[in-house]
Amino acid sequence: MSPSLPSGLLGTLDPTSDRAVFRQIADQLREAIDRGRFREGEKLPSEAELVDHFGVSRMTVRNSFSILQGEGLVHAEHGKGVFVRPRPPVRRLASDRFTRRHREQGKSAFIVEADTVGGHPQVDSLEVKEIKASPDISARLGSVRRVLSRYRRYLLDGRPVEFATSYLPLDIARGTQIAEPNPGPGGIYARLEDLGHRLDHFDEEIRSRMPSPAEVKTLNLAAGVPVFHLIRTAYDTEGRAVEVCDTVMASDAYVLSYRLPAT
Amino acid sequence: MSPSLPSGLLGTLDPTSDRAVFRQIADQLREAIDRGRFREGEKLPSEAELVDHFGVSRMTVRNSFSILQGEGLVHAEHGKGVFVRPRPPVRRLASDRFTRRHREQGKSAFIVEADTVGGHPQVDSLEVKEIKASPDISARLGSVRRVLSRYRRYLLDGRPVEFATSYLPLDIARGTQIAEPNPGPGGIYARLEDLGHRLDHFDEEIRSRMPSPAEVKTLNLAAGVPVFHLIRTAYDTEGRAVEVCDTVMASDAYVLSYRLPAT
DNA sequence: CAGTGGTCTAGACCACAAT
DNA sequence: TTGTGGTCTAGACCACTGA
Repeated sequence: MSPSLPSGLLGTLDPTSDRAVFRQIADQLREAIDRGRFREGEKLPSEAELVDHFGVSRMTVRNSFSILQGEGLVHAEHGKGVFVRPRPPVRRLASDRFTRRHREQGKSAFIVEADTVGGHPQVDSLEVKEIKASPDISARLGSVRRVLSRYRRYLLDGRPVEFATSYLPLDIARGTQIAEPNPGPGGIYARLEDLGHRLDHFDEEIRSRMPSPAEVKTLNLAAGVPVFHLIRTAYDTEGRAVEVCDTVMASDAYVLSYRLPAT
Repeated sequence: MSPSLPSGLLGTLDPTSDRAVFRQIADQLREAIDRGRFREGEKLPSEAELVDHFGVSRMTVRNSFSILQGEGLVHAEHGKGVFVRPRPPVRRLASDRFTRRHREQGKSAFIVEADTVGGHPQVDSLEVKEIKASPDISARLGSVRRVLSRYRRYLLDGRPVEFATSYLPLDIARGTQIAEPNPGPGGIYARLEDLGHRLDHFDEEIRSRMPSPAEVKTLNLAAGVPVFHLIRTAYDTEGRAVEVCDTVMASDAYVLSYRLPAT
């Protein structure tokens, strides 16, 4: 069987060009995707078809695909083909998501956010324990030795989108409902306020990087999808850091949104 | 010449494992890097050495390297070797960087930020022109047809770290100093206030994704480095959107920092 | 010059998906 | 069973780096 491509879908190579053949092929595919000749979720020509069309070896074609995968443009499915990666719906995180108004409605931040996009939120892998604080966490919490850690993973419509670990000083959290798997309505921030730690503000640090293999697994990430790494510190009105939350998020599932003062 | 590896630096393969050989090699190198057996900037064993050590073909070794490149852990230099990618110093962008206090000191935001890390800031590729607004920009600015666009690229200590395009409604910016390449002390935000548009707040949207080939070129990005894509809208005290700034930043050069209200 | 990574070929066998 | 991508080999020639 000799596969063949609809003529005109893709062009030809320029043998006089300095640009490597596999880059030229990647360029053509990228441009075709950008121009909408291949739509989201649509299958690209198979490796065999491209080998025939361009008259190159299979490894050369695979090299082209690997470029596009690295750019997050396509993803391969074993036995099926290579497809234009669909852009999943994004969740918009607004900077008012931790306001008291929401806590008083008994909603945790993740639920508040999920409401705004109409998805089905879910939490799994909840794990609460006491551990030794890492140097970084200790510094952020003001030199504490041991902390309560709360790990959980969040899913939206069944897809894992972020996982997070909260760290709290033992003198605040031990023996309270914060140390329970289910902290109750409004989440741990509501409980902190119940305990007399009136929250003043949060500081959030945002980084972006490629995920580790473990993160790829936990978030079921496609190739070419970076993660947001977000570290939030909660301060009470006395200026004490009462919680640090370390979150890793699938970057293709989020748009972070903040309001900055001009004055 | 038969290259050989210091024994004990790397282990052996597990032929019974389901894990592909090139993944096993990548795993070993990654772990060695994580454990600090190879330090930042240090050269990894050459392809030939690994071919000898593991008894595999060269393509298999190259596949391993390509995994690590995709993770942003290493970068290859033609003719020299493969090196552990150094983490460049990051610039910390605080959420008070657009406050009037800074503008009144005659400093633009980029200069303010650069001051805080002690680097040498620089701007090039300045380009100012009038263009038709894209649908997105038009929507953000409140249905304007044409806009003034200001493009510039920022460097820190000679390294390009971000490029940005600002869009302003013509009825505000045309014929003013904002339409000049050099907008004067305090930047365009100071000029907007001079023109009577007292700034109230900014909204910032943050996305993260892999860069396009053009962005790789403009920012001189290494493989496996995502970009921040930041869209900021400036509002005056009358609630009008007076500027939209579209910025693409090398994510390994930045930590974004925001303060969120708790009330 | 020798050593390095960059590109490319022409095969091979395998595992997975759909029919 | 056929077509798909996943892995691997054993070469080849090239371009860049540094001594």
